Amino acid sequence: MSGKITLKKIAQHLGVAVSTVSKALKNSPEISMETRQRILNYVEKVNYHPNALAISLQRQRTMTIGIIVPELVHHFFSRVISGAENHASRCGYKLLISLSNDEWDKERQVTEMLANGYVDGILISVAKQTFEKGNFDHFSNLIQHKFPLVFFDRAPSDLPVDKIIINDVEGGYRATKHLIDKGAKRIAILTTPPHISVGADRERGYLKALNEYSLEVNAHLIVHVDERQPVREQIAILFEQNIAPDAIFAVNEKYAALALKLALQNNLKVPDDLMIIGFTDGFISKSTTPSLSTMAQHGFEMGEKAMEILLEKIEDKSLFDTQKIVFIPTNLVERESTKLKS
Amino acid sequence: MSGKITLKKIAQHLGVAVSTVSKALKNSPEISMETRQRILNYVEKVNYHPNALAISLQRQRTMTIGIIVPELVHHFFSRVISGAENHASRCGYKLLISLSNDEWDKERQVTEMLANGYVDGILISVAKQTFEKGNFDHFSNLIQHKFPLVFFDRAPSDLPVDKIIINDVEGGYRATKHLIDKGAKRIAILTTPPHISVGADRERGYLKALNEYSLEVNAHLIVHVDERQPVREQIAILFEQNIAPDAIFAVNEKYAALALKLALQNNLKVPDDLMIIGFTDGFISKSTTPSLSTMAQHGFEMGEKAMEILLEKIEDKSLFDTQKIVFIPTNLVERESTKLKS
DNA sequence: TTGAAAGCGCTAACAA
DNA sequence: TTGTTAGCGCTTTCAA
Repeated sequence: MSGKITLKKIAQHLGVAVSTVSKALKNSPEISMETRQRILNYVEKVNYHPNALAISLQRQRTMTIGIIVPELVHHFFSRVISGAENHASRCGYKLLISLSNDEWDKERQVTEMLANGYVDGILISVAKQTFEKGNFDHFSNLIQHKFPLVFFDRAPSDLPVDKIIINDVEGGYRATKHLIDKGAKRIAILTTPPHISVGADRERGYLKALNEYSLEVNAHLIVHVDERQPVREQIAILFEQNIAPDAIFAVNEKYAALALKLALQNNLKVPDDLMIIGFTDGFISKSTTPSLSTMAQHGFEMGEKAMEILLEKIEDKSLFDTQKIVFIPTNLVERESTKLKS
Repeated sequence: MSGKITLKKIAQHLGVAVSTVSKALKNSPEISMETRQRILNYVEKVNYHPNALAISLQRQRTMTIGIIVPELVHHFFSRVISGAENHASRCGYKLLISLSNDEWDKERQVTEMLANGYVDGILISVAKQTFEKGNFDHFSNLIQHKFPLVFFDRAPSDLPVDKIIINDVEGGYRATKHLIDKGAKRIAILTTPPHISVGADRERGYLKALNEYSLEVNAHLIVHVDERQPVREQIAILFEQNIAPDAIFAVNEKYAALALKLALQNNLKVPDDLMIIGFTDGFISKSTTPSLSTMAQHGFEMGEKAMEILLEKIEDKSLFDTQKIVFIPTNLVERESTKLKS
């Protein structure tokens, strides 16, 4: 802002003190009706807006919250952000969104920048690379300095922190159980490498369900997709084996959609020859034919809840040494890709 | 940050002046090697990070850019953001993302907040409601104050501003021409209401192509989707008419996917009975079976270019009174939903 | 080589 | 009712 209007300039122009202008702008009764009007009129005319930076610096309070997500393209993260934004603005806070691109270094940088005055608190879902690297120093630092921090969805497991997470084990269990209930016997899982907690947990739920219903666990039916390699080929393996699955549980929407596409290309009928269930209820799951059954994650609620807990911490410092862990339940959305075997 | 470390505290602890610490941190040769080391050691130990707010206030420069998008779920916007972020960080700038939720008031608020000290410049794609309302005052204000502002994708047409836009007329023309080339005769269009410029422009391109190839324009084949009503029903009308289209051009991915789904439900063969082409090359277009042909928009490049122009403006104030309009070309991605009629 | 002081734009306690 | 002053955390000029 080059020709920026400041309190000082206004005061000079009007021949009053800076503090007089400041008070008049707050409609303080200290200032006479007359001067107040004069000031207000002028301020209106020149379209003055106070400098947020200066106010924040002075108040030691920015009334804004930072949210850091690994990436934006996920429908789920978009929903979390909307939920967080919704609760924040209801409480008079603004939201600043930043990206880590799933990279450790980027995450560290952004976290520090936001924490250094920009925001009053941070909501974060941890980058994949950070899990791989196992270095959570940028978080421990903040915690040590009592900076308000709340994790959602992807949280470090060893740190004493507040977190709002999906009950992924239960979600994986219920998705698998759904397939079993529909009559599936050879259920494959498309999951992430074990260091990604959400994938690992969903896989745990899958194993639990198989066990409970005494279905054999077959290593050939468990695919740990490595995103650094072509995903399509890794999924395709499922269709090239002797023992073909009669159902697939994919731990995200992308893998589910890709599995469906490959199944159709292999002339399999879905759900008759092969059932598929995904995770995350985004637009893709609704768009395919047949549409995909899935475990909905309620990202919006997660965002709202995470923000709620963060704001509580910010406004009540006594909460500092307590940590909350909140589980957001998943729920089954039954569509065309799963149905009872006849 | 409660137990926040400041230059002052460091200076007190070490028994030196604030300015000495400040200089030492910048490795200024003014300060003797010895004190410099002493300070650096201590600073390292207590993990000091300067307050970004204070620096920005002092420098009158934040080294951060704000980007305001109507919504996040769109693949296209996510790509633009990534592109912008990429160029920004290469130039030493940070990116702050904010949402307008396609609402006028929210957009106004966020724009003002960012402009009031938070960022050095703004990249924005205008909210739908702002076009409906026709009130662009929050932008004119900034322009009047010479605040660096660059529009992308959705820009006000009457203001003298910098903008990076898709050549939507050409994109609509080429999509339609592609259908014509493949032998389509009765081409329908799924578009937005006329006040959304991108939809209107793509429709213009559609009409131009029909005209050029002497195909009849049929009002029944032109659907202006109103998102405030159920979208599905509005698209379904196309399949209930006497005169059925043999091809559909949808101005976005969502409408294209929905049209495909409805077509398949109506037992139409795609592309044999009906061809479909969309706009935006996102994950959905690849996921459907058959996969969707589409006009790719190159959001990443758009974001990069927009950021480039904005940073130029920021760093060279003499550019202030020139406005650039940059067109980003679209390109045809041919997939399974269109093919030559036999 | 180090320190004092002014100032970025604002608020708020205190004085006049 | 209005003005003066100090201070938020930092940088930078000028003086010591």
